[in-house]
Amino acid sequence: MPHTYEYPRPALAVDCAVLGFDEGDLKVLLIKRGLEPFKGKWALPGGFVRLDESLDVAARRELAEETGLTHVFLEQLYTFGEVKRDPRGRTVSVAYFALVKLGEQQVQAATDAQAAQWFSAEQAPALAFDHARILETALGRLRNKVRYVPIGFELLPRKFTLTQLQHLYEAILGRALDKRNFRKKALALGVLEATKEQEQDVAHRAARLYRFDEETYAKLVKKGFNFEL
Amino acid sequence: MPHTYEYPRPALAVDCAVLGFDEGDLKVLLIKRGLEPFKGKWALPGGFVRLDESLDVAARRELAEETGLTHVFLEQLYTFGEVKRDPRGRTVSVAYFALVKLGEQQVQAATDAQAAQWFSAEQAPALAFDHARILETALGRLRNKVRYVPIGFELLPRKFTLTQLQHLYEAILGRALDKRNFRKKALALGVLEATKEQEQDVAHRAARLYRFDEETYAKLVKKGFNFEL
DNA sequence: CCATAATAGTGTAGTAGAAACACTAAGGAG
DNA sequence: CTCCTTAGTGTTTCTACTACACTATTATGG
Repeated sequence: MPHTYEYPRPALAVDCAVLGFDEGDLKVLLIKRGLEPFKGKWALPGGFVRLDESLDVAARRELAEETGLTHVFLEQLYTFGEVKRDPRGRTVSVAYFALVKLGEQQVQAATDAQAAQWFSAEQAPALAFDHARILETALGRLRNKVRYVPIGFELLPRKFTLTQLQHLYEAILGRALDKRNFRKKALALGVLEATKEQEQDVAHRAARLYRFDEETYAKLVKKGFNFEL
Repeated sequence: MPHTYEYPRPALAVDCAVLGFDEGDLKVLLIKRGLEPFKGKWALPGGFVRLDESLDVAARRELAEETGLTHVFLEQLYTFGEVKRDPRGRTVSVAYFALVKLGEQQVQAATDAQAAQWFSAEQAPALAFDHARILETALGRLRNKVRYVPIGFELLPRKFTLTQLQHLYEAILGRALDKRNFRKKALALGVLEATKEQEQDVAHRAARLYRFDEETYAKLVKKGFNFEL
């Protein structure tokens, strides 16, 4: 069946706000644009959607092409469709929100990106298009979501200490948390499994390493638990 | 500056999941399609985005054109972009979520809709395209959102009784609530203003009418209050 | 090897909010 | 004036959140 609708169409892009956590604060992954417009400026990785791929697939493809990242946590964020947001002409962008375990994969620029680099998310450089707004939206989503869903584990290595987890939450929420209360609550969720291992190469008492137990988590979700932390 | 990207583009549509509340349960506004594909089937109101209008504007325009509704609460919901979701060819749809105060406006079908009609949201008829999934997503958003934001007032007349409010929350959350606790909590929010009026034409003790005080609400939001109910 | 520095790890008491629960008040209908 | 229907109201119990300070362990450096 042919399309009966024959008006001109906006271009359709995907852009990814990729967040990581390191050295006590949130990072965002930016690429340096190799093409006009905004050539030489920092931007979120992204590109145009092809006819034969879904939006999710397009987002993963662009992310892999421009930064080398694969197998990251990815979900749709918001669709930005102001008329003048792209100087080339009408372009609608479906923004995605990605979380990566920093240190497990190296990023490498490719295709039309000159460079890919992590920046502090709170003080990123000026961005191309309306990407600053997309980034703001992503940080807001993270702040909200982390209160109800144990999503923070997507930002930590597979094994982590409770102090690392606490620092992550403090960075996301922007305020200090009480150590004893935090540990009590975190363990009470029932999705942290203590390993027999400890932190290595530290100049003080070594902390126990925990891992996030996805199986237990999945079971609890089915029972309707919610996971405020 | 010309577009450098010249691949074929998906068509871009908006669709609105319009929810209302009446007779103790949630309703959704559907239109009967006047054109192929799915001619004669029920669907969410929606249509294609024009080059000179933002997504929000497109959603309001289509809603007004097909159902006559204006000045409704409207926010973006999710963007649906599976490859095969439209038999005419690749079409991406930005879905919107609308809440209307039922009884304040009459709906009337127009343009390419043969009819516009309210249905029970939980047991709507079979829908065109992937609109059933969009409706599910909208109901989920409502259920979630209503727990943190006093959004329910968008679904009630300007003046309402506490019992009406409670029934609304019960319909959204799908469970019974305790009357005394509910009233205590609702009033404790500080955004309900008692009017001097009462319910009319009821065959029993008349209930006091309240109204939602948007000004107080705006002030409290600024102070960072949250509004679980 | 002893002292120091750094972070890990732990419990309790007080307070505030959530949940459970049943009767009296008011008004219209017959 | 009786009955039916819904409005409106407090208290107690239990649970969850908050505030708060010391001991334990390990590496380092004198």
